[in-house]
Amino acid sequence: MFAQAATAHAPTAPFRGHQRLAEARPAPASFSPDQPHQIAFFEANEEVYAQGERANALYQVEFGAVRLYRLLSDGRRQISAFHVAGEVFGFEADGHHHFFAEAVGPAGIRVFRQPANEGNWRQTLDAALGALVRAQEHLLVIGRQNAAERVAAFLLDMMERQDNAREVQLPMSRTDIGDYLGLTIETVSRTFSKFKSKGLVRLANTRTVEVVDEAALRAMCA
Amino acid sequence: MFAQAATAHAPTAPFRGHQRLAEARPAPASFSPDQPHQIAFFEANEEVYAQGERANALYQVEFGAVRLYRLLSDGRRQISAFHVAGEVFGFEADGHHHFFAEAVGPAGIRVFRQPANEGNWRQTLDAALGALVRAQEHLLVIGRQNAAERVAAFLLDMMERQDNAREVQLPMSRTDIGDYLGLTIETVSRTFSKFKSKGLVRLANTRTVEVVDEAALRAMCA
DNA sequence: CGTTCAATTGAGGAGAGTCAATGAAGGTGG
DNA sequence: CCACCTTCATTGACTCTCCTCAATTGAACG
Repeated sequence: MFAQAATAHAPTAPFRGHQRLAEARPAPASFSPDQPHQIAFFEANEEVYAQGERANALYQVEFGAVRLYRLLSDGRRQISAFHVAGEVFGFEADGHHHFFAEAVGPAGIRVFRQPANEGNWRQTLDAALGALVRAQEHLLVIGRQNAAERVAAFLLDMMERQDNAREVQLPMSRTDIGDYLGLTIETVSRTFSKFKSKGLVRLANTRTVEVVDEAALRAMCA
Repeated sequence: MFAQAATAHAPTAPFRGHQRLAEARPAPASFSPDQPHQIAFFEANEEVYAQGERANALYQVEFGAVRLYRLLSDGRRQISAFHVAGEVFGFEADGHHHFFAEAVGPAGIRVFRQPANEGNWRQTLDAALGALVRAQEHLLVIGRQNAAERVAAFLLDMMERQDNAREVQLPMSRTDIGDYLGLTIETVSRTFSKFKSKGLVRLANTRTVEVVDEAALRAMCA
């Protein structure tokens, strides 16, 4: 059918119950509502929550990464966001989750079982607005940029989230990147190769990208 | 350059000051913070606010429609959302607008100059979360659906916002639709024509679509 | 009735997708 | 420790959708 491809995905078999819960440490400064909470450990590809599930908590990544995604009935998948350490996700509207959330690799996630209230609404709102801006900016990338521009934007975004280190770690697979950028795994791979041959990046290994010519990458996504 | 096309756009010349302000009527139930506010009238393509501007208000569409968009340096445009009567927009993060907002046609917009506070945070948060879900769902459409599926999804969305009337009014141009769906104006037009020849819709005029076979349209976007 | 701008339609090409084969990496068990 | 297997990534050949360029039609307005 052509139709923007995307690897077919069945939602991962539920692992719920496998996760071990740990006693809570003090929450990081970025998000610390006044409530009891705990850290859950997830293994790679384990589901955090499913689309349609009742939503009754917010989540903050402690370590590792999480992908939020949605599926079409034929298995096409769109990852709407990755979340890394410190970031908050799990917002819902009308009391239900509209997306799936899975750990990309092994991950620790702090769970806040208490919804937005008088005491924490400002933090919740700020986090939600940040997510909104990110989603809308991603729309521009997916809707109007070509493959090279998308990959460049992705690399720069990942770099920024890792304190602008030249060595960028990619916690996710090529398939994940493709499903995030609205491309196929092959196109992502070819684009990486082209960047490499142009001397824009070096690939230490599949999951490690050294950004050689940051300026050139920035110029690409205008 | 190919690159997902999109008609080149310069932000419309600022019309600020042209708008006439009217005394406020009671706000509709959907959003009514306890504060003084007023209704501003905008003519077609008039700017409501610009990217980068300091944000100090929320807006609710009274009549007409508004487009939110972002530009690439070469003029490619991505409309991230349309807003019609009753809907709230103008959220910001870090105190600045990250998008342009323009009236699609003549529009009336209620302006709430007071930011989120203890009294209205719930409404603000709900509106923001609704926008977030919409944006993320739109990512799936743009990232993973083909032209026909995108247009079908768009028509159904517009229909739903107009109380599911079979006669759907499109306040925006083909160019706007293209820039919203990540397509060119030609592809949008061709897709409409194909729908028409298949008997899925009838086009009373350019801006009026009669949905004949809703089921078929729904089946398209799975 | 001419002007103007938006929308439609056509012809052709380019970018990304599909299908398929090869290569590299990691885990398991003999 | 190595052979085997599985999974992921890369690369190539070919196809197809949608974009580009261009001409035509249609609608609105003075």
